[in-house]
Amino acid sequence: MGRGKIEIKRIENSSNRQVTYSKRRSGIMKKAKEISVLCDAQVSVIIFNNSGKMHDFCSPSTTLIDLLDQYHKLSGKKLWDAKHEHLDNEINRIKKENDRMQTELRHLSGEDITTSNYKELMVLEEALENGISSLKAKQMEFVPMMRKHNEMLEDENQGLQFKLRQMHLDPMDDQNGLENGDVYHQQGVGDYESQMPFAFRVQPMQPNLQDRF
Amino acid sequence: MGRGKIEIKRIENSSNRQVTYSKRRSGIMKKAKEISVLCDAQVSVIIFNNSGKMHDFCSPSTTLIDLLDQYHKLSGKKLWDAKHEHLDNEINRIKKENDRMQTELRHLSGEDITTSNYKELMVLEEALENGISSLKAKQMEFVPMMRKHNEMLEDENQGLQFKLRQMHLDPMDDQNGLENGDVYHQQGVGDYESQMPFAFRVQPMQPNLQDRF
DNA sequence: ATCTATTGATAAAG
DNA sequence: TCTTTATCAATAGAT
Repeated sequence: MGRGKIEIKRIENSSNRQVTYSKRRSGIMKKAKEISVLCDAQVSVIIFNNSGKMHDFCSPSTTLIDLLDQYHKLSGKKLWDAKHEHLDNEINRIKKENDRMQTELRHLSGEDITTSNYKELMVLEEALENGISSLKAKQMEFVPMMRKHNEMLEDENQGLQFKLRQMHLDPMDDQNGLENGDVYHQQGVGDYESQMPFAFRVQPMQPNLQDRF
Repeated sequence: MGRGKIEIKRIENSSNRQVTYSKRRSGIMKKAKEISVLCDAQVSVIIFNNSGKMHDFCSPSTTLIDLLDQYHKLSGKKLWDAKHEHLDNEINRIKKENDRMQTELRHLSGEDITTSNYKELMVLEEALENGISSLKAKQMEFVPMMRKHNEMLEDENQGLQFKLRQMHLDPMDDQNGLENGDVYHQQGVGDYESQMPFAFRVQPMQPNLQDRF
């Protein structure tokens, strides 16, 4: 590809060699860029000319370190010292453990169960049932606390209803701890239970109470 | 340089991409070889395709490690230290994920639940219940298979009992498909169900049935 | 994988 | 080094 074909052997003329080096180097870098874009490939090119000057390319989606890391794994050639190898082993170990747990978690949530072994399913089921019963036991610890809470709420309720009734008897008194008396007046007083504004203060303290018991 | 000019952007057709990848990869490798010979250059090329397969070239006069050492010196970029740091971060990241999952697993088995938040317990319970129901659904897939199995066994049983009764009525006839009549005669005929020798021929047809159901 | 029309790369010259 | 240009090489698309 040029005015004449050349043999592939060292170019002895140093000036020609330098020129050819520049041209071909940029050619290779261009090709590297192109293949990385066209084919979604990760590429690293490092070139030193005979006078030690360096040029390099690395596909933008990655880093030389990552590439070397992969090289390390896929080629089996050791590029690092013992310390790095140790870290690598550590990572592999933890990743395996990680995968194992991920699988276990998925199985416990009923996903990705591909086994056709009924006994394995039974083991899973037992684990889940045990979990449930431990959990229920734990939940039971909350019962006394909740009862106490309920009692407090009932007391508070009574107090508030009492105050509401007082207000009803004496509508001009808006100062009895009420910040939202207007609503009260707008909605009327027909139904204390469902319309009293205090409900909005009580609810957030016991979210979804009905869902729990 | 082909039948038509192409834009330098990711080739969406996966088959075309793969073909182009192969052609251009070998092109680059050839160019790398050529420049290393023509210009006395040291070259390293490492390419991964999108499915993770690796190809590499390194000029014969050197090694990747030497090249990386030079890269290390000339670029000023610390590949080694950076690599070390990179691995450390990776380990920390994975370890955190690991701890998270371990905790989740323990919680799902009802252990180490220290939260005093009832709502969190509810979330756990829901996860377990979902797991159970997914699992039960999975287990249901076995029901038809089991029923079929049972029917087969019942049919076979009937046939065997019939033959046994025939033998009982005509004990001299050892030819009714029996290869093991001796055993029959040794053990007597008191209990068809548990002692009939045919059981040993039936079992291998239903290996480990007891393990599955 | 093989073929080939075309585009792309580049050797040599300016 | 850049540009030009003739020539060879790489390769896109088809088979």
